[in-house]
Amino acid sequence: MTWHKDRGPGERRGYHHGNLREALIAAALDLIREKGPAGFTFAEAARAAGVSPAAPYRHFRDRDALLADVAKRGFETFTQALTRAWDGGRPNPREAFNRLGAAYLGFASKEPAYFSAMFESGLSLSDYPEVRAEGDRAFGVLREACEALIATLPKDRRPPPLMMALHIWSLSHGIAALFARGDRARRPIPMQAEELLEAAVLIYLDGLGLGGR
Amino acid sequence: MTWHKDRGPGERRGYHHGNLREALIAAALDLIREKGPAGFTFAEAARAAGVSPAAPYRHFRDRDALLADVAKRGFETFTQALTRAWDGGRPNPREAFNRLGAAYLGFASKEPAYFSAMFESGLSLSDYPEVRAEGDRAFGVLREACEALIATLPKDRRPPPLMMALHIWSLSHGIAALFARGDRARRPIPMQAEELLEAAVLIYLDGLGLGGR
DNA sequence: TGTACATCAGTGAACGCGCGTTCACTGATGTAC
DNA sequence: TGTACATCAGTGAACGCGCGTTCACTGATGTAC
Repeated sequence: MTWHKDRGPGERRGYHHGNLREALIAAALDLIREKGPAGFTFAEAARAAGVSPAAPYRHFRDRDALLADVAKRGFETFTQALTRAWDGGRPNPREAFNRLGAAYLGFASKEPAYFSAMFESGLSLSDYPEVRAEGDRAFGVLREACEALIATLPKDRRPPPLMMALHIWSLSHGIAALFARGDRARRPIPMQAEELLEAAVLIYLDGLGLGGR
Repeated sequence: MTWHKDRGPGERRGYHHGNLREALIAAALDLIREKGPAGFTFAEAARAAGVSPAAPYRHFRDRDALLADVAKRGFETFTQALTRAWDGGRPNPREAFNRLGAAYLGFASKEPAYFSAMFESGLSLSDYPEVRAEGDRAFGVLREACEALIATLPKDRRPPPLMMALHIWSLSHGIAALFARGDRARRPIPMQAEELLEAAVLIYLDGLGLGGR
């Protein structure tokens, strides 16, 4: 097989790349991982994909469009990870909720490139509504989980779900961005980020009247 | 005129700038504000300061060194703002604590350029220990405040101050970075970020047994 | 107080480089008949 | 099944540009005597 292209060291490919779009995104992720969202260029991504500098223009209007696509996919992956962790609230909302928090931190830790493209690349959300929409879907998972937890409270003591979801998001995001991220901007702390988050959520839920497990 | 060149509208300067270092930092802040931490270059900062492209090298080893100085100053300013807000815990720790939270968000809102240089520029903290030290000082204010609040609890119910301080930091930081920041990456929410934070802190403190004001 | 000198903080020209972008082009693939 | 053609997804050369960095230099400032 010979007119199918391959890509590793020493391999060959034909005139057509086959899935250059994917390859560019993968290259962008690598570059962001190495040097931060600032340190990747269109030309370098093309080079990494083994393609001429003009080729990327077939797939992305410009560098920002590629970055936005990376961010969008990051949110998709993120949503999947959160959904899987929440697992419909099984076996019980409280346990699933902790898994959800751990998944948030795990994503920041394992996918720092996605994480910074999504949250710290300076992309204007209004310029890329798809990115924003995908981010909203991720938030939807958190909100759903909060609603499930809230439903276990007596009706007269239920907090507004939106507020609670924003609180949990902020808390998780703060810990992720400061202490759990998998790149050199992580600030070391003398404990596991997961434990820190779990303790905070425990205290917060106690404060809401969801204490006593 | 003649051997004086001008700087801003109508001003003049001699061969020596006088305080180029400061001017470069100010220029960097402007550029970061406009285009994010990625979008500022050494050359452009020099141009903005009205100076030849070689001049900055008298003051900074390279672009990153300038960025690190900006971050360090950001933390200094931040520490000042937090200290002022806390005001030694007057008139009472609870009220001062709320002011402290508001000051965190206020900083992110009013100084987005500092904020992103400090937290999102991808500077390696281990390469710039001064930045890290200055960040630790800012955290110290939060920790001091937490200790004062904790002191109002009965001895057998006091949480570890470090944990509490990290929780409050994360929560404030999450809200700041997602919803309160003063640049185009802010995500709109249907409430004031300050109220969101205040409510979260209230619930958290309730959970700690600091409820009932 | 004056002068000589050292040092500091700029200049401006030059360089190599890589980026973003365009262009006319061409090889490969898909499809209509 | 074969052939003609349209379309797609690349090439590669070229361009202007701004960046980072260096260099020998020079104007301004501070200081010793």
